[in-house]
Amino acid sequence: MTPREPVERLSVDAVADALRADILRGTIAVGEALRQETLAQRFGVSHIPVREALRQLAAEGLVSIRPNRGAVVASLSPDEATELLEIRCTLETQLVRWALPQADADIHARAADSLDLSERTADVDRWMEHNWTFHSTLYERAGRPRMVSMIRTLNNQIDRFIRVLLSRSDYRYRAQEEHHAILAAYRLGNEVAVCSLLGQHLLDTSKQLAAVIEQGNAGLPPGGR
Amino acid sequence: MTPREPVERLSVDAVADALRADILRGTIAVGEALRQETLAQRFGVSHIPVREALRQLAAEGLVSIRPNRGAVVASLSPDEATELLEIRCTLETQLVRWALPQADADIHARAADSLDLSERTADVDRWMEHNWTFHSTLYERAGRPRMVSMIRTLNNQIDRFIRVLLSRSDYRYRAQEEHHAILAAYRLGNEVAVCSLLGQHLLDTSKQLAAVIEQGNAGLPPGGR
DNA sequence: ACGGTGCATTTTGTATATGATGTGATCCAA
DNA sequence: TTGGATCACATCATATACAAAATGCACCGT
Repeated sequence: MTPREPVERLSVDAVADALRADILRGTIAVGEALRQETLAQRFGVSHIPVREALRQLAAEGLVSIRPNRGAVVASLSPDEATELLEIRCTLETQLVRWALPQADADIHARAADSLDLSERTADVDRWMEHNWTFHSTLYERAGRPRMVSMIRTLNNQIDRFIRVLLSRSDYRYRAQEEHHAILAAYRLGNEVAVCSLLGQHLLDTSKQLAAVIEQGNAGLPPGGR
Repeated sequence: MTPREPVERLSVDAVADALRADILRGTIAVGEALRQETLAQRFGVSHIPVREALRQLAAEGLVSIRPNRGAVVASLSPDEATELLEIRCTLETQLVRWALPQADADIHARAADSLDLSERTADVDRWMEHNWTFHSTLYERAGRPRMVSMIRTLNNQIDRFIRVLLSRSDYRYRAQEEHHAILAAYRLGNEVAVCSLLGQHLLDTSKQLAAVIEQGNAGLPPGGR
């Protein structure tokens, strides 16, 4: 017997995953219209799974659906970006507080590893990946899967803009510096310092992010949502 | 001519809202199957908007969709319930910290009001409403709309079970006590006390909730998800 | 210029058909 | 009787075709 195909997934999920990937890596620009017919053809499905996938992505905050006017890749106001990062900050610091006492040499090594890898790569995609690994390793031991996936979702809404940040400023350099500081304090088990540094890092990110978004929207008519 | 109907909403949203309401108030039991054809007839639409509504609710955590086996009202493991309340706790205490310095007599009065109303009503639905109003009033002045709506979503996943708690234990009495304590500290502007009491209140809730869920699932086969 | 008219595009929803999948009943053999 | 294989049926998942409604735009006459 053939060992059965890799489990044929639902086409809705396939479409949603493909679209999500495209949106996350900026292949489809912010504000760009997502026409059902076009997408259906592109993925070789009918418009039904496409509609469902769009709704799914809308629930994740990556797409906004304007009734009777179709879906577009969601934009993000500076305020929203700031708030998303605040939420992330709140959750992450709490997670780190839980995880820190459980952190062992393995965790330390893996965090250092991803930090190292992120430093060595020139590729933006890779950097984003390693960056996520670094952060999530810090609170892996907290054992709070839903909280982590929540942060993941928040991140997805922000990532496209971080990407811009990476190419347009010294963000990457500063982030690396801050990551090193965080890791150092983390290794020492210094909870207060880690939280403070992590908070500072995210605050810093939010500031720059808001600026980039503001500037990016400068030419556009408001209400892109 | 005719003053136009009250703004005909998208039927997907109408279905989603109606279903959400039913799920939240327990009209449809946990684990109950949501058959597309049945729902379509009930709401007088075809199965397409129904599918989309189900996906929406799945994203909100109220429904779980099992590929090729349909959707059921989502269950919640004790662990998940605990984690959801932890998230809520983390976010709420942070919000309160931000809101407390901005709280004025109006806020105090409205919080006291909803607390009062919740005390006077015998109706469970009303109690839930007033309870939400009480909590959300506390951090209204934080001006963090997304954070609040996030908490709202978390709450929706928990509410059905809190409802059980209300009918089966002295939870309501204890909650009222704790609410009074929280409000007292809040009025004094004592941040540390408010956060500590609020945290205790939610921890307390989570303990009882986990117990009720455990007990409720006792007879059921595991994996209701 | 200006405001309305009508058309094309697109979304939204219905109806219906078809294949796939899971469920449960049935039947057969040990 | 019990266990397992089989089959029929219900339901899901998706496709196709089509109709209705909303939106945006080009066109037109003033």
